Amino acid sequence: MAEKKQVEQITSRDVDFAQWYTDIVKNADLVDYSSVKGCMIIRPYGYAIWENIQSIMDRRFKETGHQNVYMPMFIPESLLNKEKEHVEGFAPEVAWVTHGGSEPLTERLCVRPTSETLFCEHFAKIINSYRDLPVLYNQWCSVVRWEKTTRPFLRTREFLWQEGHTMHATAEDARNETLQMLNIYADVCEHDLAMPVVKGPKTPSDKFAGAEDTYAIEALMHDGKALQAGTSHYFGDGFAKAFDITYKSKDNVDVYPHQTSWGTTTRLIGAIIMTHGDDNGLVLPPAVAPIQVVIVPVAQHKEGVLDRAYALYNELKDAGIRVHIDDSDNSPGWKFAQYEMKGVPVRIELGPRDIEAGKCVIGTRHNLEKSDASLEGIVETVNAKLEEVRQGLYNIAIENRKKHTYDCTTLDEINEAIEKNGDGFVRAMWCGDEECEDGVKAATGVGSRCIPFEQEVLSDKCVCCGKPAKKLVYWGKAY
RNA sequence: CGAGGUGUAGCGCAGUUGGUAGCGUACGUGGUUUGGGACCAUGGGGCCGCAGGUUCGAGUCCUGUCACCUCGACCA
Repeated sequence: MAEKKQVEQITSRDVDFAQWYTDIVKNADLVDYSSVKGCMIIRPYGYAIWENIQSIMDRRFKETGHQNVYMPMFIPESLLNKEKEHVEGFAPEVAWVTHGGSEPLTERLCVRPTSETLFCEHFAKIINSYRDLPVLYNQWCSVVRWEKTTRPFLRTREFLWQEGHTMHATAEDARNETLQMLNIYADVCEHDLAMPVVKGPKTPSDKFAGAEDTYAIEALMHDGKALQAGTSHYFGDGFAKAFDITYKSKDNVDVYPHQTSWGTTTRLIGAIIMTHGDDNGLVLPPAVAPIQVVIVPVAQHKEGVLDRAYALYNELKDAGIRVHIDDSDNSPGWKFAQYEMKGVPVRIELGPRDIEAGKCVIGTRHNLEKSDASLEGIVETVNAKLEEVRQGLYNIAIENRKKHTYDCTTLDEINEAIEKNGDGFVRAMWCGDEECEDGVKAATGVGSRCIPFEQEVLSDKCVCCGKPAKKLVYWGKAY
């Protein structure tokens, strides 16, 4: 991979990031557009990435005591209306079912935009005693939100996600759960997806409809825009009251339980693309790559090449590595470009000269470097390379974030920093007033992303109004 | 929902003043090739987004409509 060859089908990332994104998504065979706006066809290669994310997350949920369930996809209007803030938040973007066959329904049904109301209706039935708590449920499903502007993975009208819904005896338990799940999300993003994130609560104006506190993990994409990669909400007992969910405590008192919900979506795939991708195509973190290693036989018509390549294939496969061998008639050069486009982390080239020397050529996608490796102990070599890619991707991403994170103490500084260095995370102090949050956005274009747990004092004055500052806030333009 | 843009072969595009639908690539077949997107030969593929209108004649002109893409406002 010494000479970098620009792939013709892909618009350069620096020329037009949005077009680059669309090119990647199409050329790497992740999705296809469907006949309904905003509803994407997730193709096998894209879906396999989602399955890998699912299995990593699902394991973490089960390890922390959660169980999977499935709720209906329809919510009667009267049920959706039970919690006031919640409806107001979601009503503008729900899709309605009004007919069954040709008969009008007596009550219209919305296609779930999220399932709090369904879970609450059910919790009211199954929670009676303190012995029933905690209830730790999760659901994998799709939800529908009738978005006006759509983009594959980032904003689609139907998207796949998981939504955790839990009930706890005390506020403290529920708060702990909220943070535990946020930390799991952050850990999966940072370790498995090699994507650094900032953790912290959202500002009050940016909370989930009906939540008491909303926490988020925020990642910075390569173009300097922020992306919310996961959220975790603490509900207090607001929904419990609205849905009349109570449990009998040890001393025989009816008590409202405390609730959480948390979610991540197929948007994570968009985050991976925009964090790691480059001008040669997608670059996938090994943990979620459908193909971790591709074997490209060279001069495969020659005696013994394919046999040796398949032996190598079986050796890696038996070691639990997701390996693919491409013995199609396409030229090696075509295959190199193809698997770079698809973001395969590690490539092995194996030709007659290698076999004679008992070696192969092994390359890593993130830096397009390649070198010779002995066929002896190839499993260890490959595993080391996969880890090298993971670490390399994380380092590149964190470098980019550093380069595009600006500490500012005035609105002018924010504008100057963005003018000079492009979009990015702005770190600036805030007094806590919503007027100032709006003021920053109006004056600079960046909105509040989150209030990081790791607080610093950059100044004692609010960046907007100059009054005493309460918190350091991350600001940015968001997807 | 506001502003822009695009609809012609699977994909990317050209199509002059209105006159028989083209190119590249991909695909099929046969052969030669194979260490960075190979080559030769040959073949198949089209309701020119949709609906009206003008005209002897519309991919092209007019009206409407639908879809998609991009950028804003809102959101995972």
